[in-house]
Amino acid sequence: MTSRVGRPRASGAMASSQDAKRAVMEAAAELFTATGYAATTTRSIAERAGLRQATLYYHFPAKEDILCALLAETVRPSLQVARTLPGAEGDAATKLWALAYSDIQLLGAARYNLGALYLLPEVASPGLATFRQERAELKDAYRGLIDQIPDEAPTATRTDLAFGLVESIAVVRRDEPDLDIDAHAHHGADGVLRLAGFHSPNSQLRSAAMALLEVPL
Amino acid sequence: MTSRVGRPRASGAMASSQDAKRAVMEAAAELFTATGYAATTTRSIAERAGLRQATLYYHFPAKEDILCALLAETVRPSLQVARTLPGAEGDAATKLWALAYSDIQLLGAARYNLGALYLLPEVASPGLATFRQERAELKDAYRGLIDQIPDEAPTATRTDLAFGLVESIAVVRRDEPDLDIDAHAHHGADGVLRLAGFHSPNSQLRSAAMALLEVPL
DNA sequence: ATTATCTATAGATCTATAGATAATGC
DNA sequence: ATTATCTATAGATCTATAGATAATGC
Repeated sequence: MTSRVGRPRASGAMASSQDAKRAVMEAAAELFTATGYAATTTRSIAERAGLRQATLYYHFPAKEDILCALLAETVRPSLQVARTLPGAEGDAATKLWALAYSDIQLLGAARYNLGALYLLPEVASPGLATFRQERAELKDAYRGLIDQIPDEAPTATRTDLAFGLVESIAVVRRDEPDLDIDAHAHHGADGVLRLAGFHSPNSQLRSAAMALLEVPL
Repeated sequence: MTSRVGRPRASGAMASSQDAKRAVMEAAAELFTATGYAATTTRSIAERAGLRQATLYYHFPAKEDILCALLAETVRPSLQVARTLPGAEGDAATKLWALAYSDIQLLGAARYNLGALYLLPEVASPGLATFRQERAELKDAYRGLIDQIPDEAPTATRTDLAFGLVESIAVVRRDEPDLDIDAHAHHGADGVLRLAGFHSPNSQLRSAAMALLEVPL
């Protein structure tokens, strides 16, 4: 009963329209993260997705909209976590650990190195303002938590450093593809607390943070 | 007495061959850092440098060699500092602070955001192996120092985090072009020590680190 | 003769649109 | 009639090379 409306593909592959859109995004994710946006041709995306170049434009109005969709899909789960934290039980340090751990896990464990998309120069494009806005909101969540931890260094600076550390997972993953992500996420979240000014997070804090993350799931 | 061999430029501008090469690199630095490698055309580089597109190829064999030259010029000063440290006086924490401070300063204060070049997907290109090698050597210098500071977390992980923090200056600078670089470099170097496992660097350590940096200059 | 530039262009793309086509749905 | 694809291509590039040209150097 798989309704297969529309002309069959030249490649013979069979898929619903939703599947096609998904296949295009998967192909683009692999190519954009590996070789960048400008260097990836619509033809190469289509080839990998199993359809013709022009057919991309039935699913996306333009090449940039594929990148836009990928960026949205990548930042939103992190933002989701960030939005649940203010109302949750626990102190700022625990929430900060949870947020950092969750973000590094999400970026590190995704099928492709989607965090590398954040580093593309094309994110400055006017058409990607929505993504930049959502990423800024995520950074604000870090700022709000870090501001509750006292330290000599200004909140703004500690936020830049902590957020930079979290996003650096994309570069680390590029350099070392076989990295143990869970270990890196643990130590990375510990590092974010250290940067914030909260020394030596203990295992109680980590357990409490993990518990925070399990609620919304 | 400015010897001006060669056909005059169509633009009328006058410059020696060395000046031309420099002008091309400056133009490319601005364009590559702002819009990326693949999205920057040889024509736009030439235009900004004040000569014709084809003339680029008198100075560089191919477009990629311009990027190669820029990457080399950016990583080498950092590597220079890293190479002098092992033989210098002082403990590992002081040297680590000095190295991190120096790197963040160099990347943060350069006329263009050259650290952003490290994030381009094109650095994976076979032609840029020399750069990757030199960057790896720089990272090794961090590793060697971090390994001398005891901590629960493995040296490799602390190195990834510390190096990521240093290089994140490129993303921070992209987000906040008016950032106070010197303040960020100070707090960034403090942060690297915190990540390494050395808590609360004091002003004595910072002074000693600064002194280390002044010797080779 | 050498140097540094220019003009012109080959050859290879690349994105996006126009319009046809081959399915299913009604 | 609607949907999802196809083929074909317009129009606009883009990199790199070939070969000419206008200076200075000897």
